[in-house]
Amino acid sequence: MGRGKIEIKRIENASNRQVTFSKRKQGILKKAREISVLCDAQVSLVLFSSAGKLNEYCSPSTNLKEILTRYQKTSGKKLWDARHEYLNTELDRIRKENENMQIELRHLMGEDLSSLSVVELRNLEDSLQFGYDHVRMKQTECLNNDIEILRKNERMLEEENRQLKYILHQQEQMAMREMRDIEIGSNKKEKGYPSQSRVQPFGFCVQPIQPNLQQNK
Amino acid sequence: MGRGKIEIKRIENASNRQVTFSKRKQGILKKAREISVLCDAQVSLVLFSSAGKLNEYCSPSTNLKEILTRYQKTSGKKLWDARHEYLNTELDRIRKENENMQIELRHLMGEDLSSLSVVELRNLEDSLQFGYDHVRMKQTECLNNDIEILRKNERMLEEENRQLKYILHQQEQMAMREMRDIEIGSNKKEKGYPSQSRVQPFGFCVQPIQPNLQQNK
DNA sequence: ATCTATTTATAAAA
DNA sequence: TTTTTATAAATAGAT
Repeated sequence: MGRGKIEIKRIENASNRQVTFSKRKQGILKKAREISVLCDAQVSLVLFSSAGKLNEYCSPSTNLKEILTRYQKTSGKKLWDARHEYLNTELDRIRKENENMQIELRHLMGEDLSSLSVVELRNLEDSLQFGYDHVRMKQTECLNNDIEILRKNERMLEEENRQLKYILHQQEQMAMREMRDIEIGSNKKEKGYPSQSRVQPFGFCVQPIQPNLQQNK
Repeated sequence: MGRGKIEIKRIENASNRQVTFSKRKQGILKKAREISVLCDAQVSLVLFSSAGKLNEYCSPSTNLKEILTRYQKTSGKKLWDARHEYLNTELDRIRKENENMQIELRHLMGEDLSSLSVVELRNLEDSLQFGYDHVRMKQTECLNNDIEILRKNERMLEEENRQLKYILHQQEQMAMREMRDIEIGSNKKEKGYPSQSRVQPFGFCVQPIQPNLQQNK
């Protein structure tokens, strides 16, 4: 149906192939629409061109999903159920694992012990004893660590204290010297300088907090 | 393309509709095959006749599942992923739950304690203490139960013992009486009866085990 | 199913 | 791409 008859085999010329695809795509989509309407058929047509472009047709009053569900039922072939099965199986497995852990946890919390045998109780006791000992050990470790930090901080604070005292001492000396200078010198300058600008024992800023202080957790 | 032009609307005559479906089905399947081969396209065509009969075409070197996977990727429309998503979400949720329990279990077993704060360690200690106490309580309960069973068994055995002693005593009495009878009576009969058939102190079977003895678990 | 007049699709060219 | 047009292909209605 064209100027010449063609053989049904891949069109090697990419441009011709694209043109033919475009024309035949239109044709087949029309055919799909027609058979669907004329014959009251459910039709799904999905086309990917060699360039990867997607075209589709689906009968009105339905959708691809529905058609595929029907397809699975009618043909017995599985499209997505296989994956579902895997996920369901995995879910079941993990749920069971979960349940077992739940039970184990309860036992360790001292609940639901009635189902246990003497031997199991004995093992549980050992396990709890073991866990408890470890936790106590860890706590002791933490406390020791805390104490060490506190001691370190204490030493730092003492050092800071010493420095502050020294600075204070120096300030006092300076102030006293200035007082002496004022008493000895002329009284003219006294009006020009208000008293606070003359004596500033804490006028410079001492770093307020020792930055190396460690916080215990 | 026929003896007359037709309008594209549902063919009311069922028989004509069926014939037309059959003819056009052939046509569209051929078209699908041709575009697939000529244009190197991926094609999927699914047809359900109004009678519910399934026909399909799928490009060679692929399959419906693959085409539909590509369809989902390309179009962004979801066919089965919606259900998958639920399952995947659920799986993730339970996996996370699992992991948390795993960690909790480890903590209770005294492992991986380094990540815990002092407060958490303190709570863990309490929990272990609590669990331990419960397990000990349960054990004590079991032991008490065992002791009770043992005592009951002891009482039963004592009773059995008493009965056996009584029976034994009776047997001895009987034996002695018979001995006396033999000494007093004639000696003819002595040859006819071998000694063991005469005196059978334990000839009847005492129930060997007290059937009401309870087994402690 | 098969036939065939006619419509429709489309290959090649523009 | 789209349009044109000669021709192949599809098919409606009859058998």
